[in-house]
Amino acid sequence: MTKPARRAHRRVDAEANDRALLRAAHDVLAEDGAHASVAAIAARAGVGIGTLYRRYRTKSELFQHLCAVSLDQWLAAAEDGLAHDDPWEGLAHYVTTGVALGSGSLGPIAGMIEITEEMADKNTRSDAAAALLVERAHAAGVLRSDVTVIDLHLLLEQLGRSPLLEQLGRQGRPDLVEAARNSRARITAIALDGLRAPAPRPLPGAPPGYELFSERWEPPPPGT
Amino acid sequence: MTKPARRAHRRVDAEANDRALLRAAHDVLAEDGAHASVAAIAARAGVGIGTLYRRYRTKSELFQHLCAVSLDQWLAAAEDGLAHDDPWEGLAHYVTTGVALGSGSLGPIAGMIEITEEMADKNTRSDAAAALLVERAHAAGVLRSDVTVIDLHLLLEQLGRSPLLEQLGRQGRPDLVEAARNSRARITAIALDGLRAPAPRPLPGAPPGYELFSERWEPPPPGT
DNA sequence: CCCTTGCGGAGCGATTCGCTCCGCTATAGC
DNA sequence: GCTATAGCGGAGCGAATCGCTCCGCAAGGG
Repeated sequence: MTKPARRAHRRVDAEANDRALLRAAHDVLAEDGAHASVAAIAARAGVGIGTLYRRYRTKSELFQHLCAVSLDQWLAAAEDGLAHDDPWEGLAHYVTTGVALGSGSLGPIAGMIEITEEMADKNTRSDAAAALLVERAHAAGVLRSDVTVIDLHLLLEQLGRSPLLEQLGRQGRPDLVEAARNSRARITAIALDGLRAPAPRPLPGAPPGYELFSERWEPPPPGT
Repeated sequence: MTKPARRAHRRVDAEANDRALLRAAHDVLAEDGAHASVAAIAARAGVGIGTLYRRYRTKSELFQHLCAVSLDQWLAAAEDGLAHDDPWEGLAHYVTTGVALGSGSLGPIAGMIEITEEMADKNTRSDAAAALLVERAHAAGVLRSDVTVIDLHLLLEQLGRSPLLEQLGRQGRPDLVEAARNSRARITAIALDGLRAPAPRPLPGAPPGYELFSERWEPPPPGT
């Protein structure tokens, strides 16, 4: 295209609308789970259904984009953590930032969208950065020795969704959201203290295997 | 009725069927959230829809019974914890047992069922027992001093639902369930170590208020 | 042997879904 | 101020799914 710019009528609003749509999709997904409907997402974003469908050709495409953005945020959180000089501070930044992302809400769309090569690549790089963070912390002796990077992943997945926040949203109580966020920050701090070396007693059972991660994003078998 | 007992044709199966129904309701609720359908529950329990509807007059009634059973289990867990002589062991028992109950899956039915007086009473007694557990642990100096009973409640709510287990169930991978349970036990152990006194650093923000608990089980406002 | 009793699941009306399509509003160029 | 038009909102479509009813059938008791 040689045309430098095709002026839109409301170019200023468009970008804000897009962010609102993604945020709305995330929130509705958290509150309604797999039951989330496009109508609810559009309403939450304050736009019409038509506006949503001009931006994304299908519901899956919206969710796919949402996933891609989330992967970007995770990668950034891990790289920011590595940028810290102190190994523990870097790990703590990764944990607190990742929890605050709240991407556990994206769980219900596993198997509903196609994973592009670009997304898989971002995921790989993100995992590698997280592994580096854990290795560095282990080497510095600040992370309890019996915790693996997979333990950390599953911990983040566990803390990445907030039943309290989801229910408050479902009941329309934005006045309590701030208190709920603070509560989750306290819980995250408790978990971080539990991760700190030295460990008072060893973790139970065997370290979790990698098989808990592979095949996690493939569609479920037809018989359901 | 003066008749002492009306013999059923399959009285032995009936009790097993009832347990299977409750377990199935719990599992399907965990996997499908509010979207859970009676057909899916009956299929999971291995019974017909008619069988389910002869036992419970409506879907809400089934969920209500499920909640009542869960409340019983929580109360038992708290009282078992108090039965321990060691304050820390008692608290740890309460936490690990409560997490394993997995009652976080019941979240989606908040506001869908009527809370009977009996259920409210059980809830009150359960809360009182949990408060006693926390007080005792504080008095013994084994629980970090800046954590409140509400922190503990919210922590249990956070750990009481397992995204990993839910997704595995959705994908029909029972072979990985044991590993997933073990992983959650490890995460619970990490959290317990984070709860142990002395605390390496104080928890962020103000202690959560009781308002995060009141009104939590009332139906959402009509405008949604 | 028949009769009672609990069981499974097809099917009902109602609801909700993803998505299309069209009338309307708000702006750009003149 | 006027017209042309790009972007917007939401009514409404067919399809799918929901909670629930009801009836034909299998499984023991007398």
